[in-house]
Amino acid sequence: MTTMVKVAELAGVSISTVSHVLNGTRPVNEDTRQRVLDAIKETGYRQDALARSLRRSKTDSIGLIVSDSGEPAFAEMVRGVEQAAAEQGWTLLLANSTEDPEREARAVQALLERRVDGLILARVAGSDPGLLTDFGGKGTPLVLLDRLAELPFDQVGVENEGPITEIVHHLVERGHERIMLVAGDTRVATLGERRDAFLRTAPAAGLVPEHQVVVAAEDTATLVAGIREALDGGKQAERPTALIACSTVIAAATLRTVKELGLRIPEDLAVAVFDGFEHPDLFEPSLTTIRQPAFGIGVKAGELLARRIADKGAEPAVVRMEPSVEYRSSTEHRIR
Amino acid sequence: MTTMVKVAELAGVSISTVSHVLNGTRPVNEDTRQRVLDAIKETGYRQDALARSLRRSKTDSIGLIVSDSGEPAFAEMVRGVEQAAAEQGWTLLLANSTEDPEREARAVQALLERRVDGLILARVAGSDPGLLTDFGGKGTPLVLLDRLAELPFDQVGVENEGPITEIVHHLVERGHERIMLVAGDTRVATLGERRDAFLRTAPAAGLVPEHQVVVAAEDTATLVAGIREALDGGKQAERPTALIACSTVIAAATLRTVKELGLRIPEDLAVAVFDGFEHPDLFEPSLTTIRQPAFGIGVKAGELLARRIADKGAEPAVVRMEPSVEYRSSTEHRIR
DNA sequence: CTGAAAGCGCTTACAG
DNA sequence: CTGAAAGCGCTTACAG
Repeated sequence: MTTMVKVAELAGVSISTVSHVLNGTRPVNEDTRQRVLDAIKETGYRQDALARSLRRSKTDSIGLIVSDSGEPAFAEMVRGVEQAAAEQGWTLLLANSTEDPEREARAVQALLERRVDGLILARVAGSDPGLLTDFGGKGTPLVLLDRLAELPFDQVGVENEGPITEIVHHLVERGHERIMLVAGDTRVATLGERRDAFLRTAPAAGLVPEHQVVVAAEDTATLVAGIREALDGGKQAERPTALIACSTVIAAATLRTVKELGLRIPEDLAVAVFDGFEHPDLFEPSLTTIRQPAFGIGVKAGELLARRIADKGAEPAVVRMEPSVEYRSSTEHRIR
Repeated sequence: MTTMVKVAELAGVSISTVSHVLNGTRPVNEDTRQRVLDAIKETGYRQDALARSLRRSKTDSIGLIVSDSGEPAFAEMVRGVEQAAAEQGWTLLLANSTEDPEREARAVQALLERRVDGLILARVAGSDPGLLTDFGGKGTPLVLLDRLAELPFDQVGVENEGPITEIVHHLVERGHERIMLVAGDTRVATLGERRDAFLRTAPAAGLVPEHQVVVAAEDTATLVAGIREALDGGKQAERPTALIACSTVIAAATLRTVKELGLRIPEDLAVAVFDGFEHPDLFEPSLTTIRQPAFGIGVKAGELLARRIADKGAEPAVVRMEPSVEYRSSTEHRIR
């Protein structure tokens, strides 16, 4: 491998000068500079970021951990963070935790060992609380993404109360009196918040308590069993006529169950989903969707991290971004 | 930050011993070992991967560059590579090129500067050929992913000829005599191969040349215009009765156009797609899909890279994996 | 079983 | 405008 030493020899200068030419850190005689540049080209020299980072105690890289970068909402957040990173001149190290606390811990460890300048983290359900002790204060800058918590860190996520309230009213206006919320694993902060919002907003919208069904479970099998019981068991008149699925993954499991039960959307059951699927304009049923500004959330996370890196003492900021509700035919049917 | 020096002082040993305890690289007296371990715990010491890598000339990390990790097929390949990386003890540095040659070049540069032990690359259309000069031979190990080329590197991708032939015959059997291939940007190797396979296979299946329509374009607007012209212009009797979309992105643009033209699937138009959408069982139209074994392709790429890293002199391997064709209602209609 | 020391490839005060 | 040298935090022959 070519190092600065070889370049310096070829150009007949010291490695100091090569370094300063490379980084533009001090004026260099134009002739000398040109000789160095020529030597770099001739040797195909490439700076060693490891050595540079070691010396500078700064890697110009940040870590990003999400549960699954292939999921539409996270994919979009990743794109947002990428844009912010490009603006800051950071290399982005992206890791997937696959919703597994152990893999999350390993990813954090690996990124910290690589001395990232900061970390953006969407924590998994059941995330090890001890994981965050190395962050904040004079530790590595950290921004919590998507899944917020009562913790003294910068955070960006979506506002959940407003849209849940809006959807519930939308459904009530169309005559629905029995509404089911498929919440999923409510240890995930976003899902817990949506559940809480539902339980607060439903009575205010006029639903009686027995007609608010919340299905929560830590695993899909139990969740599906819960959905089945709510939709299939009991008398038809007692069955929910509308449901809200709290994430894309949950929506997929829910729709599959609804299909198996032979229920039609929206005639038998109105459906609204959080986050939702791609290309909602191309496929049926076309689903009413609460869409978060995922790209913007990613960008914001990057910006907060940049601010935190520049000023470790800044007051932690908690940013909630407003989703938009896209109404489609899955909730248009009036039952009364 | 805690370094080995502090740990060594606390344990009353040399940094050599700390290092050997950490890495298990030589026997250490059990008492001593325990003192070191205690000191590590007490100080919260964490190894510095930069310094370690610099010294060992080995980072235990690999780079992966795809055009968009949010696209279903790439998302699945990423998961496959992640699994292989976990098995090898590699940290994965993932970058998106967003189908842009410049961003691709910057990503390659950044990863090389970080001294990744190897790189897996799905090249963009119009990729700079000079980009690959630093690879192969005694350079950084490289595996080409998805988009293969006549180059002396390890490569893994999908077999295109077989499934295209199968789909064309499937359509011909159902009475289709005019078939359109929406190929997209044929500079992308996979798309070029699918186009070539179509042009070879269609005549053999009995299609006359004038009834084989290929729509290719480097940008979406031109592509859509081409689709429009083929489906909308001319007499109805001359319009294709079936189409094959060569990727998920192309399929989305195509379906949107088909919808705008008011054509029904499958009655007016049979549709088959390469790669396809998620949850094909949940939405209508349910599309006949050529599904590549994307996870397996990712795993294989990781394995080939591991082999290459272990033996730089090995003969380059080119692996083609077989996709499966999932038949659904979008091509079931018989027109004759 | 253990330690002193060289060296990985850089950056950056310090000195001239 | 330029160079000699220290030092970032490790690993690893070498020596005992």
